[in-house]
Amino acid sequence: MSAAGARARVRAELTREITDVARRHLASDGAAALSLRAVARELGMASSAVYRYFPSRDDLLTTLIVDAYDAIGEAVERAEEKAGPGLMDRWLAAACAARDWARAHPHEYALLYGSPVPGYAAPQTTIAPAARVAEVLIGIVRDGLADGRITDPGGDDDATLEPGVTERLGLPTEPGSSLGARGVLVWSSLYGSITFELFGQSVGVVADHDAYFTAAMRRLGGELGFT
Amino acid sequence: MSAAGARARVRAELTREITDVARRHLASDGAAALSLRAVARELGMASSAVYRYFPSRDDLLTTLIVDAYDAIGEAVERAEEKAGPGLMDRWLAAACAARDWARAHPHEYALLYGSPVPGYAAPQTTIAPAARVAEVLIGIVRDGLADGRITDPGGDDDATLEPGVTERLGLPTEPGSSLGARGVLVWSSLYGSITFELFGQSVGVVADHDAYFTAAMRRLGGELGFT
DNA sequence: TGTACATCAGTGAACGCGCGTTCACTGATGTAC
DNA sequence: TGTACATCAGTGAACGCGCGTTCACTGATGTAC
Repeated sequence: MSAAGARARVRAELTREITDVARRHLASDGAAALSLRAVARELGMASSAVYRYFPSRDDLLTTLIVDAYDAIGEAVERAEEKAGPGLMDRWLAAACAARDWARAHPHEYALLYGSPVPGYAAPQTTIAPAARVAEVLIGIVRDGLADGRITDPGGDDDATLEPGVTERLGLPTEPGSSLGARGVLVWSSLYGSITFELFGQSVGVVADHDAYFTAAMRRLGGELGFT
Repeated sequence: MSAAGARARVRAELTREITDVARRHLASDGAAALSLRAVARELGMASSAVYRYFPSRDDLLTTLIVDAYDAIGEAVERAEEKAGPGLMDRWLAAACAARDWARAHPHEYALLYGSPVPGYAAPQTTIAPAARVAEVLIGIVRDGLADGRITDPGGDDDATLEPGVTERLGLPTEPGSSLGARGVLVWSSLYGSITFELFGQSVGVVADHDAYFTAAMRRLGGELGFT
């Protein structure tokens, strides 16, 4: 028992070492350059040994993706928890945390929100962690609705969403609502802003990225009735 | 003269053939999979022969990027020209044309607006064509300002932009203006929406992508005062 | 506590693949007198 | 118009590289009696 436990512990440790090295390679060279052989080389083991821990390169990549979604999700959740009670404060804290994480981990951000990795199909495992950031935004909206700080502005845009989504998220379900669709727009626009800054599309246009981003997010929050 | 002209014509033609094949490979397999050898193979020539036309793979990639920027730029310009006279009509036509082009050319879109290609640094040549889509949006704003259909909403957000940008674009330059910054937000949000749809982030959330997108763009146009 | 067996981690060689780029070369096409 | 030379396109072999994955194998570690 304790012997088997020791073996399992060693195994878990080496698994973690492999993902750590892989994550560092991903962070410095990008997903396309991530190679099992290079990871094995750095750990001083034969490249074939890695296959005792991950059945293929894609599985290693999946682990990194899940970890990255969890990392940005946790960063955003923590920032939002620490923020003041105002809806706008909470939203700005969450949005800025997402941007900060992205700037600190550009290649991991690119892996999550940039071009799909060629030949890689994301398995089901990545869906739940991918939703964490969006969950934070929805939570703010839900709280605002609960105590009347925001009201459904109407407009029926939610009819364009998948049936049942608003109910699942705890948003108004009656026809004529638009909060769900507004949330999707705010959510995707957050990533549009981060992506433009990170991938260099706003070079020569935006000077003070911090101030610009905050002002932009404030405007987006206004779309949801945050004050 | 006519002999030299003939040689030049043949040369231009083969150059075009190479870029055409390369573009097709890019469109079907993505930028990472684009290989000089594969292009040469398809054209039935030695891989070394391609070097008579492009000094390196990166140069071929640059040509494809410039062409792609021009293609989406032209698509957006044409759609906007054909649209009705209303500012919102023109904006919606432009935004939908961008989305249509992106959906028809996902890998080329990813090359322009997705993760940067590892090891590739975009040269100056790509800057001007990259601005064409944004120019269309700015043109609509400018026209609205000229005849008073929209007015500067104030807010001083333009202070976050590079000095001289608003003047260069023909937007209000007095301190306290926010139209430039609003334009950047709308612009990046347009790409955020397209990217989310194209890269699968909105799977399971948005059902009717056409209707959702139009409604979202209408809301963004409202940020600039379009009606 | 000791022994026979099963499990597991790790090795090193190999397979088969494709890539970008260089280089010395052969012919064909164009140019200058 | 004809000839000597220069330019250019294209070839094919080679260099050097790295990759993911498989496979038969050696020892060490754990397990059951």
